[in-house]
Amino acid sequence: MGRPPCCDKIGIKKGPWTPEEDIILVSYIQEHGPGNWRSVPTNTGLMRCSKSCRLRWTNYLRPGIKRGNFTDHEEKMIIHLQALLGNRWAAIASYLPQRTDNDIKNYWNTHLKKKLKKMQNGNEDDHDKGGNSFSQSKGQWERRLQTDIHMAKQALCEALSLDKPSHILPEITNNYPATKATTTPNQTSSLYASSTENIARLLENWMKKSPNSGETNSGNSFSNNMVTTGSSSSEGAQSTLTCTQQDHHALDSLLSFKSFNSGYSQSVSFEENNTNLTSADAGNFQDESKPSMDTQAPLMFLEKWLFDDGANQCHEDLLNMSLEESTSVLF
DNA sequence: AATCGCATCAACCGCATCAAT
DNA sequence: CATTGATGCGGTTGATGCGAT
Repeated sequence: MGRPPCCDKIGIKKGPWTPEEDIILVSYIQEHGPGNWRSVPTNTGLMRCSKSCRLRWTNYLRPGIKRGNFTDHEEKMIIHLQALLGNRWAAIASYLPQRTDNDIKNYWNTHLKKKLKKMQNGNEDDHDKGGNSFSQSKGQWERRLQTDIHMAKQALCEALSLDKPSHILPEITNNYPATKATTTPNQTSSLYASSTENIARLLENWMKKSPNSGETNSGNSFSNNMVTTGSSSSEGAQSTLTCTQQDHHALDSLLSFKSFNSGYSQSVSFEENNTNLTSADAGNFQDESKPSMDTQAPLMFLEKWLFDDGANQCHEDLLNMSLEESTSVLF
């Protein structure tokens, strides 16, 4: 007996989401939080399958999503991370918390792939002259590891709120007036406002396109709804959850790296460091389902390591790697 | 103005993984 | 241990927009 489909295919709507559907989905998630996607279509009356609801939320409606052009910095991050991790878009996205895996994947396939191929063609001659392939790949591997450490440090840095407290601790008590949605995207600590922006922009476009632009009831009522419910603490908690999950994902990379790297001599030795875990933020990670001993000990080392190291070199080191170095392993 | 080709990106599909039973 | 169901992930598709001819 085969596994039944995740949803009843009959009567399931496909294709682009309408603003009305978005509103229904966002309202429902505001009330119940993300998760238990199977119940979403049933409880909301949306004629969408649960997967579609989840995807719409994670890729478009979720708070804190940054859309639009990728910055040079983001672009370089993606290139380097792709060289490090391959097409593991979710893992790459965990290093760019404001971008979705789908966004990064699309950007890679439409922009970066071509860009790198172009560059690679330009460097083909140099490659043919390559020397000892083993030592070369080993060097690249070492550099990958080094870069991964730096990336994980950055993620942990943010997770422990050393430099950006607001990133992980949303201002739950703040109220966001409707006008907040029109503020500049650069304003921090406004994860919910960011979501409001998404919806507001969406509605704005919809109202422009809609022939019944006179009937703005849905838009207005939605806007009001966002104002009243947007300041709720549940949303703040939800944002925390999102950030924590993402940061933890990045941390997982390092933790897995540690075990992977156990037999390999590295410039940084986790075992040499020993300190007590005092940070409440770090303790948050223990709420995850993994056994606490598995994460606590490495976290202690990492925290000590971070405090000791202080300087934020990861960006520099990572970005100072030439694009050629990074992309040479791709082709 | 028409249409053709290409680029972009939201959404879908199928498989993998994990947890519950 | 096997089965089932929910969720996550990566590859792919298709609708749409836009520039070139």
